[in-house]
Amino acid sequence: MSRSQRTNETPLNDRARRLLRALVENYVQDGQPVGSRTLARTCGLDLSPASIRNVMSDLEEMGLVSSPHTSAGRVPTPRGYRLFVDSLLEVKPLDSHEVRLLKERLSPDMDTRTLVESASDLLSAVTQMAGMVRVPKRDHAALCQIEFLKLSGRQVLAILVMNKNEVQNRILQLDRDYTHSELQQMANYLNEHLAGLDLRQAREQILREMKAVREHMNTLMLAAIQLGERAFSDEDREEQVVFTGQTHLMGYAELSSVDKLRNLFEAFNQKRDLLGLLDNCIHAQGVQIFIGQESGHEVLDDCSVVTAPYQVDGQVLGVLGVIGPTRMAYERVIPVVDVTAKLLGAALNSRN
Amino acid sequence: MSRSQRTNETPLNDRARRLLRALVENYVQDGQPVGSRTLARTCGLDLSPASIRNVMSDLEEMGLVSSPHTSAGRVPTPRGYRLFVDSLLEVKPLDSHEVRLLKERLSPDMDTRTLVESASDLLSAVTQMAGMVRVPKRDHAALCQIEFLKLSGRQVLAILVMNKNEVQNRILQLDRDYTHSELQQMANYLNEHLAGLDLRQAREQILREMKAVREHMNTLMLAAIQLGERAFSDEDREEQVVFTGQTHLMGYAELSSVDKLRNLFEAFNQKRDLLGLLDNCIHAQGVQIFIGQESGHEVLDDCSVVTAPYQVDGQVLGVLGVIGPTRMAYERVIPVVDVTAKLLGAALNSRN
DNA sequence: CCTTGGCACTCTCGGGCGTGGAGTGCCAGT
DNA sequence: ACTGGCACTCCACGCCCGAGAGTGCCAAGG
Repeated sequence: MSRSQRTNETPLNDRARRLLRALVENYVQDGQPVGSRTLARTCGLDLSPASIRNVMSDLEEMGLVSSPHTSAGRVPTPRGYRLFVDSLLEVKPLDSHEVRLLKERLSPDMDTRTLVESASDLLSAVTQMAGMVRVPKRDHAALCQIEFLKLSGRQVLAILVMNKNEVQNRILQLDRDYTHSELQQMANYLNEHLAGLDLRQAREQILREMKAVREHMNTLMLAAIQLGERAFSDEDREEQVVFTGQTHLMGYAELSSVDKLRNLFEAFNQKRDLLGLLDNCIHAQGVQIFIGQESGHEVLDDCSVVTAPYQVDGQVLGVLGVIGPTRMAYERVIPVVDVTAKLLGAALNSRN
Repeated sequence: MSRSQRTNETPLNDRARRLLRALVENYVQDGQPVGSRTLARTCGLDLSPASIRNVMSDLEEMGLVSSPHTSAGRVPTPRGYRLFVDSLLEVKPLDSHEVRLLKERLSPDMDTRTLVESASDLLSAVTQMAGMVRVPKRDHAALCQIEFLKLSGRQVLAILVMNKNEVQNRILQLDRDYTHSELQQMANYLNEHLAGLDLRQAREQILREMKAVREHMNTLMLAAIQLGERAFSDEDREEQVVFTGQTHLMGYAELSSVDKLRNLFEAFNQKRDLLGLLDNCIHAQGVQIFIGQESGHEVLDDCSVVTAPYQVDGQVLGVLGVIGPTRMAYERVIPVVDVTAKLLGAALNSRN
């Protein structure tokens, strides 16, 4: 009946907080359940193991730590990690030379694809976990040029230039031969009518034009529009997300059951779920963290995900992040993800 | 002293061959060392286990089978597998409806990239192992068109069309502004001088031109050549090989030590070794098989690799294949790889 | 000479057992 | 409120044992 009993709502007192923090730090470091003796030595407080056991008992009751079995030390629960990252963690900014190193590898004169891949590589190399980057959304990319290049017979290469630095091309099979100048005219027509629009708007515009032109029976323009329509179709078929460094995850004891690994790798292959997860973070303010089941995807139950959106021109273009075991060095991973996002944004930006 | 003792050189007698064959088939099927009893039941010969033990003893001496420990059944050694695939195996052709199914998924109207990816997907889906496809070598691809598209300021998009159906493009940063018509002239110049050459020849030609033009001080042409040179540079940076279905490999007991898996997956990521292996097969006649260490790459010691080159227009363009555990159903995998190679070749061919 | 049944032997795999170590929970003393 | 002490619990490890599977060898029989 002592009033020292803490309910779930009672904020932790300072001592408990320091102990939880020490516990998480210890556990993150060497992956073993932490006992009261070790904690007594490393927490900085002058307390005996027995006192610490009392506190641990409280923490356990609150669901912040748990012990794998009666006579093992304590391990943080997901809620414990959550509290830790929310209010106990002190994120120390990266060393300036680390930042410089990252900066060098994300230079503005790479093209978008290379930049994105470098970012993912860096994330995984620095954190020793899996890196991922949601590539810049193309929806709001302004179309700036369309060209048609005649290849042979009825084959035409359609080239779309967006934002002055992204290129897509597609080979189209036509229903009949078009002369070089016909193609030129079609391109001109489309450029005139679609320049500056994003892909979605362009497609809508094309549908509108479609009607108008049909009425005038201008077959060339109709063909132009159809060509454009086809050039824009299934434009989302391409890679929308990049993963690297998945193999790093095989090194972590807590994930090393082949079964879990297979599920994880299949998730990487399918991309869909992870893409959804990333898309959900796209409008978060800064770094976002999912611990264990928080992500809502079963395969990630033993993982944590740290993400950050990156922006260009003040507008959020995509998200990047890392996936690793729940037991990860958050205080290091968080700034790495944060800085990488900013640098990627900067690189994409200053390149315009 | 009995003269029934067989040396390594002695060809196996019929009985031994049938037994080895039965042993491999049994072992491939359920992965357990095969004992003399089982073999007696399944080999089709009317022999007692004891007789079979004698034969097994001979086979063991010849290095074709081995037993994991004294009282386990026998398991084929790599040399045993080798003999099996070389002279015991009867490859039954695929069912016609299986072929049809493959054919449907490798339709000539897909572009090269998609075709290659589909082929790899099919290989891994059908065999339940990892599929790989060496993408068509570009060295002998005839250049058929070069265009420069001005993007903005000093940025130019260079477009190379090869073989009338492959496109590469690259954004180039120039040293100064060029007008639209200057770019047009440069493109014309390059088209005139390089059309029909393959990339290597084109590059050599450019170097030759470089000298000639310098002497005439025609700066525009010089710029054109430089542009072309840059457009052709590091063209091998791109993806040269596609892997799919690696996760299937996690299902095989003999590879399921996390360590082996990690090595394997790292090999997939690095691509270099596997690319080398594939390139070595490129001029083999038909299906080629590497069992265990035969591939010469340590990571593949517990794997077998089955490859086949595919050709277009009678010319070998690339190689495809699968990687799986040494214990694989060769009699099925071999025709699958074979047929897929032919179908991929056909699809690439009839598309021209 | 080949084949076969018989038999002893060997090895793995799984369960049961005891021990040592680590860590806890609780209690009584300060 | 903190602490030392103590009993307790649980895991990890090594050990042994028995069952099961399969072999190698031998001697007998066609």
